[in-house]
Amino acid sequence: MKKHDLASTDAHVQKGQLAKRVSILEAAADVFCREGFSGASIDEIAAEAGVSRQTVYNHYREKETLFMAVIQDIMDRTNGVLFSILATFPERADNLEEDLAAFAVRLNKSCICNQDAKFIQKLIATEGHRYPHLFQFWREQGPGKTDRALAALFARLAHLAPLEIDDFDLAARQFIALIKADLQMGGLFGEAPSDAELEDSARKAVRTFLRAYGREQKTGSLEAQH
Amino acid sequence: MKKHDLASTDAHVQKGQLAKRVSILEAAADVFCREGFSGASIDEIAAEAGVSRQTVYNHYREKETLFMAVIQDIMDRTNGVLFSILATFPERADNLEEDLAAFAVRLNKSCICNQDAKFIQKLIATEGHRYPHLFQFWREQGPGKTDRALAALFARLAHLAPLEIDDFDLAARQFIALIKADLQMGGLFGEAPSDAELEDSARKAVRTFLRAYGREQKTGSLEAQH
DNA sequence: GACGATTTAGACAACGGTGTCTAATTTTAC
DNA sequence: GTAAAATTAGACACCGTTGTCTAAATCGTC
Repeated sequence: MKKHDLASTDAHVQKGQLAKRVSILEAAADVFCREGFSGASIDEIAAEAGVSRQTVYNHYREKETLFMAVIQDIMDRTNGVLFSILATFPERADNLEEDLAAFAVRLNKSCICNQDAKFIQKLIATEGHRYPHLFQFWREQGPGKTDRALAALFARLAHLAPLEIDDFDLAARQFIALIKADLQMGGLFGEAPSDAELEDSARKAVRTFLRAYGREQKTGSLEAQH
Repeated sequence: MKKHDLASTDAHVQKGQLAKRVSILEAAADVFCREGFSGASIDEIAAEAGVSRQTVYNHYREKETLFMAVIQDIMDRTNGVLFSILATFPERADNLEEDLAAFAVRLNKSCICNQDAKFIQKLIATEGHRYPHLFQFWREQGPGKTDRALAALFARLAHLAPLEIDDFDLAARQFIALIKADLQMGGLFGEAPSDAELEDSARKAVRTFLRAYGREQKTGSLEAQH
């Protein structure tokens, strides 16, 4: 009955309260991802969050509510990160291979290596059929938007660099596919590639991409007849 | 009630013992994949198999035994299919784009659209950490072997066709990545692409691949100076 | 038709998880 | 300091699942 007053709901809600909310959310993400929805127990989540079970029920009415909140939270975060990385897409044509490779490394680090992103992928695989609307939303707001944004970036780049792209959406999808080629499998097993591997893999992917879509020299070198 | 294919199930259900084994195995695959290990109940599996619960326990001592048997069975089947498709890799250089695209369609149909393959992928994501040895085995015998075999096939092809490949393993991985570029996402949601989409997607992937690795004409067209 | 093996339905105990409740304790706000 | 709010531990009823057991029904084969 005390929670009225101006600005009641936001900023100065007890920080203890908010800290616990976050703690629960993080622990729940961990456990849901590790055990799946049915495999995860509230007790386990509460323990990992350093909180009593009742507090969990206090913040989130039931297991499913908590699960939804976890998904929503992770989706927001990963989407934000993703678009901040898209903003670093190269804007000049000099050193294109170098710049694209560096961009690819950044993208891979946040899509393949990042815990949150892996959570989402796993949860989609396991619980997608149970909450189709939630994941449809993710698909449209996440990869859907990302692909289109990346396509636009390639379109702009094609003006500045010797690139011959007729279908920008296709090029964007293929770019993403190529830079993930070496890492997907390891990702399934939770293995984290080293920085050197990331670098190397991105470089090779970009080289192939530029060979396919570059307008001029192949491999940047001379060329012997066959 | 069973919408499954495979000659084994329908018609004469004599062979009671073996038929029931198969029936249980198929139902278990269905349910485990749909619900995950902890979400799947023996009762549900028994019902879907048209069998009493006790019969399930009779054939497979406990839930985990049944789970292992399912994995093993699916792994064997998918591996067999995969290698039979690898055997259809093009062996001539005339009509290369056409032949490679057709090969890609076959590969996609059995890797992305095929139920069994999706089961494995999903189960690896969900239960991989619980049975690492099992999935390590799959990784080595499945994708590991496939990639190497495909690399060898490309190596042979490079002798016959105007291809300039210096790293055959890389080329194989990139080929696979490209042909899956358009289908992965839909696959996560259980959507099945039409034959036309499969064709189109494969064609575009192969075109990019050949532009990157082909020795001569780019798109077979003219060329402007940059 | 008869016999042995298989399958079946149902009951059963043990277990673990969910979600509720209460009473005591701590934290936060004023 | 005090009062309100949040947190805690614990007990609780309820439900679903696992795996076992038994007695009846069915199947396969001779």
